[in-house]
Amino acid sequence: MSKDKSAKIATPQAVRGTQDMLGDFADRFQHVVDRFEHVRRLYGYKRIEVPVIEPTAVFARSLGETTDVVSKEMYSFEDRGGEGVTLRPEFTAGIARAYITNGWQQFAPLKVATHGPLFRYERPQKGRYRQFHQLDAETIGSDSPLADAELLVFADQLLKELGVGEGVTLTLNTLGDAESRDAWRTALVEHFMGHRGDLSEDSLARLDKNPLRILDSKDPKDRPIADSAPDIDAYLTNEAQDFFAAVTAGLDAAGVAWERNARLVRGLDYYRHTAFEFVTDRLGAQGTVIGGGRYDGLIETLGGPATPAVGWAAGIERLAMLLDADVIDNRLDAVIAVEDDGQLALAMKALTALRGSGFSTEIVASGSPRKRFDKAAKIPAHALISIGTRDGESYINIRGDSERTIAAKAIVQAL
RNA sequence: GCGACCAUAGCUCAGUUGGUUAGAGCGCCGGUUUGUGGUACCGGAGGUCGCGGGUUCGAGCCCCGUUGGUCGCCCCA
Repeated sequence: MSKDKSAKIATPQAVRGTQDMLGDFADRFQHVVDRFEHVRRLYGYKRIEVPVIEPTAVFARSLGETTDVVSKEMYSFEDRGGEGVTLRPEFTAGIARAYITNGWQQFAPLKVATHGPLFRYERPQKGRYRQFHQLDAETIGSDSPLADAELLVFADQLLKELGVGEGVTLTLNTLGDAESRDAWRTALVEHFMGHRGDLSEDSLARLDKNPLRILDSKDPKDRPIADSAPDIDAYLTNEAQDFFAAVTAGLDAAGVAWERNARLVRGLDYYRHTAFEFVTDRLGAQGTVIGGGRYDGLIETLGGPATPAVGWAAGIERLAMLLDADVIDNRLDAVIAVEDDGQLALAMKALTALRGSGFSTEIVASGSPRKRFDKAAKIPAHALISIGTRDGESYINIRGDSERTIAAKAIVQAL
């Protein structure tokens, strides 16, 4: 820190909506990723890595030109070669692109999982950031409802392993196949046009852009109109009905609790058939923890072969916020207090021996020697080792109760 | 893009109707006490009160602007 105030340098600030994580939250974040990696292996999902940056067309074409994500939330720019590129706002489109350009059709049906940062130019608020992070799982090349069900069971198990299953419910809907969805959409537009004078301003805009979204409007003005709108059920083809029945049967067989939400629609244009969200009321305005669905038309939209696919994404920060306070135990195995600098060499020897044997260990050897014990005692650890001099002799005292403490004790005493 | 609220020490905050050198707790540094001990006490470092204007004899406090943060709308994980 400079004492010369006239020479004070202005510190650049973090970019809005990005976050720096230290300690507890960083641990929780990593815990979510660790459990995800564990569960995705149990379900046979292959690990993949895809670029954070893609040609803008990858997202613009697949998400729908009129969606908010494409029209106003993408971090897009020209690179030095004049290429239009975008920081990925979601995983699915990039994975679909990779599937096509790498010829992964040969592995279909392909089950893949990944996680990492995404970017959306939005106003930050609780549970929402400009750089945020998701877990992602996709099954590409399967038109079986069992694929949908497997993905949902996977998500359910992940939530249970994280200990957040209780406060989160799976809400499920079907948007039908293309035929069903178009018929329903036409009926909805007709219904809403009949009430256009009573709709909120936002919903009038939605009527042009994405009439389905009026269904889950939060505006009380819209509720009676949305609630009286026709359900998709009447417009579902037999195939679409059978498909949805097979998905829910799969969930029931696996013992996964779910709720039908006939009002659930999802923002991106590519969804077909199954649409779902795992929601909670514990995150303020951002209730969705995991969201996804089937996107049978997407890969074709990107110039690939007609390929059915289904997947979901989960917000890592949102899951991390839901974790109980006690799930993270980052206590060290031991902490050493050096109460006499004359014993520093002995303390360093003990420190090295413990760390070398796989015991996480920290040392307190600075500041007033008589305060080091207290300082060390405040560091969360299973064992507290004090090293000093008493009656002209060096001494080592170890306090702690766990089995690892006893093992650590043996190592130190062998010195 | 729109709205509400907030901004004082490294952190969490107090600061009366506008009134002298702006405080506390925690943390950090030093000392005393205790001497197998997570205690208590004393002292120290650290702030142009986010920034810029204005009102006033006088502004941390009132007004305007600006930047940043938080929460909500929109949208989404």
